[in-house]
Amino acid sequence: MGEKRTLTPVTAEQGAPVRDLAARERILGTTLRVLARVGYAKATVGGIAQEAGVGKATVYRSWPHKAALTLDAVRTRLPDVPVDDLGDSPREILAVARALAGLYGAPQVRAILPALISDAATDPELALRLRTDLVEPRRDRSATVLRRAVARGVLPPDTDVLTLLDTWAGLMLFRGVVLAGDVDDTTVRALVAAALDSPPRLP
Amino acid sequence: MGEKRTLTPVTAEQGAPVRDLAARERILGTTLRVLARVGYAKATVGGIAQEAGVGKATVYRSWPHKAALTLDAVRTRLPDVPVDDLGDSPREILAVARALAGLYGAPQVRAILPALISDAATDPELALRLRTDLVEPRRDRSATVLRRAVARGVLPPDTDVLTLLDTWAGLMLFRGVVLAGDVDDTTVRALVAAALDSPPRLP
Amino acid sequence: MGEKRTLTPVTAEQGAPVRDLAARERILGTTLRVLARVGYAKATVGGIAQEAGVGKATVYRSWPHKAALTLDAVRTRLPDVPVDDLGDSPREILAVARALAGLYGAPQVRAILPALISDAATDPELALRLRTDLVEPRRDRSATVLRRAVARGVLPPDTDVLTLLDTWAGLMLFRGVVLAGDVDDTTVRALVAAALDSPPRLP
Amino acid sequence: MGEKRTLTPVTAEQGAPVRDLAARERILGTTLRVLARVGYAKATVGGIAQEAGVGKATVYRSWPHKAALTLDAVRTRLPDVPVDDLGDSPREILAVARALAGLYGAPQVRAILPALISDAATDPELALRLRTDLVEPRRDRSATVLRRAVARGVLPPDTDVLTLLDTWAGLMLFRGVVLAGDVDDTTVRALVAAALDSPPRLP
DNA sequence: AAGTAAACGAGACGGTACGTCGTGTCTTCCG
DNA sequence: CGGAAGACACGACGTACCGTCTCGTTTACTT
Repeated sequence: MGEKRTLTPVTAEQGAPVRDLAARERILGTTLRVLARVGYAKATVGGIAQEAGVGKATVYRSWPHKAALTLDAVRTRLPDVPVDDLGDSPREILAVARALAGLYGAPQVRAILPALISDAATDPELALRLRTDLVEPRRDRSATVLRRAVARGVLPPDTDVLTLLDTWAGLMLFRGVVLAGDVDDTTVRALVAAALDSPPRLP
Repeated sequence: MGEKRTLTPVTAEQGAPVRDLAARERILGTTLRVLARVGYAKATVGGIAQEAGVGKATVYRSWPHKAALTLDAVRTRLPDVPVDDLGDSPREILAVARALAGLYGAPQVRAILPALISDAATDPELALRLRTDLVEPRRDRSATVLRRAVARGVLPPDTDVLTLLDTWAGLMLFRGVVLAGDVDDTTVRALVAAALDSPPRLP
Repeated sequence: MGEKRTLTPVTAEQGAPVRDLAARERILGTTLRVLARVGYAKATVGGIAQEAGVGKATVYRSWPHKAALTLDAVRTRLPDVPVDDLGDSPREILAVARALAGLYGAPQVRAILPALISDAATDPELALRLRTDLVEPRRDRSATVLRRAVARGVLPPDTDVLTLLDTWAGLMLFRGVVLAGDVDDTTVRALVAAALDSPPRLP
Repeated sequence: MGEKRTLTPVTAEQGAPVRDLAARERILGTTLRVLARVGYAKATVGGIAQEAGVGKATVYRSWPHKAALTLDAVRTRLPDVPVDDLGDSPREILAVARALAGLYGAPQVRAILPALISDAATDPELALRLRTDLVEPRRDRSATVLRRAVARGVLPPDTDVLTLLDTWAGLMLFRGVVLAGDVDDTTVRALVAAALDSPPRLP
């Protein structure tokens, strides 16, 4: 990464000129709109720039790739993970699982995420951002809910929290994106029930 | 799809000369080699054709897409799912889970699968092939192992076999492809143990 | 030159594919039309390609530059130098001088030639073509008329034929292109008269 | 032109502060240096500004074009036409002709002049400046030498002085710039001799 | 054995998007 | 508050692939 362009440079270093923040916002918004309309594969940087009323160079000045642009655009608009302490771990966990199902069930995510993952395969910088900016923050927040359940004794102390979460995320990803199917609420409840009954354990 | 070309026409219908066969093999082999060398995104149909000593048209005559070509090339080379009856369901199930982990841990799969999934998002025909030719046969074979376990009473009668399998596949996919990490054998055993203890149930 | 692309490659070398000659003609015709409409500076390769119903690559496949394309387009359409033997050298010479005046007085030439000369300053290949394909053939043909006059004794034996011609061409060029003025027929006759009276001599 | 900027504003018109002067000189000098180094076509305003340690806006404040800048830079550095009265018209005229040959033989002039002429084709303002600032002053000064010769009876009273000069300038331009050749001193003397013997006459 | 029809290699074709560069204007911050 | 620094909208550049389409040539099946 640390090459010529980072993915989030924004403000000037010292002297004078400052990136046009309004333009950046407009670009990100337009990006989402275009992605929703035509899909990732058919979206073009030039098209986004034009629709945002911006020169192509202005886009490339801030993002090296369509992928980086997409990542930035998507990042901020995702619904958050519910982590509130309801005093009732099973309910909290169910809320987390449902959020996960909703996320991977959303058409935008289905349309965009695989493309990002695919591009990440040939762009380590993008792969890193995908993990650190998108996946891990949400994973961490979800984990706090499960750790709270462990603290309450609802889950055993040696519960492998991350594996459990990745298992769920994986299921949603696999069904939503690979199989293009849904994960209905009954299944979500069954997953949660199975996990509460016997979660994967740390070695 | 019912368009002009199917994805696997192969032999001529009647009196006409067919010299394909060797060429087809050469193309599929070259495709894999090129994919391994430069990755899906940077592989080009023209490049593959040239390296295979074949005209571009010959490739397009058999496959409508880079994606279809990739799918065909990958399909036949995947290691099979072990479904042998060992008389010991836990061992059989562990073998299935390990095969799954090995599959998604393979570099070629990590490099290629996300791209296929991504292209499938805008190509229903490809999406269908991806499911019917790649995912479902393996999923079905894996399911027979689990159903045998149900028949033996190792798993409860209302086990949601497909959800269980998709959960595992999803975890491997998520960890292998999104997180670019591994699923070690300890984790695989923990997953199997948790499933044997309390699998997801049908409603 | 002899680099990757010559300026007039055209037909295939051996095997099969042949450059589309109709397309070439269409491109050259369109080039002239566009040059006449918007001038050299505002003409673009992309615009010409589009108007000719041709991909940009097709243009670049045959001509490395807008300049080369222009040169080729212009070359064939210039009115020829009158070299007929009228049995009357003064009349023949006047015809040559008038042709020269007409050439540099033509708006297309005024619009295009300086640009070609300018581009030739940084492109030796183009400079060569400009001389060998455009200037020298016409200069040679004009010279035959003057040499005929020498043979007839109308001009002295040591007449510096090429300098005389270049002097006339230069005047037309200078007045037509630099001063954007005309060389009227009276002046042309005066030039011819002065030359017949006392042409530049070889040393 | 009557637009916002003239090509030679230089000093402020009324109350405003002007600190330009040094910057202007630096810009013009840098312009010549860059032109000499990379040629007109590859010279960029931004590059010149940077090398002169000046903002682009500072350049555009004084010159609307690369062409105008070039014209200004070139204008002042040209060697002057020798017009001294030597009491010997043939010698004076030869000096003028030699100055002309030297001018169009200079590499900088060959590199820059055609480009200016070319740009002038689409910019009437520049065309005007090119004539009034560059060509005509020198032409006028040369003409005084020839008019002196007429007054002395060395040339006939009806000599077409301007046509004669333009003929010479044209030859130098044509040979130097179009043919990329030289006009050697022998030829220059032959031209002068022919002109003294029989110059073009006014009608 | 000759005739015929297709499938072949090669690669030109019309397009589309790419990422870069230069233009001339406009804005920000420093001295 | 003038000027350097450079971001901005614009648009052309020349390249790379796409998927289609000719070209001759090379088989392998007829007759």
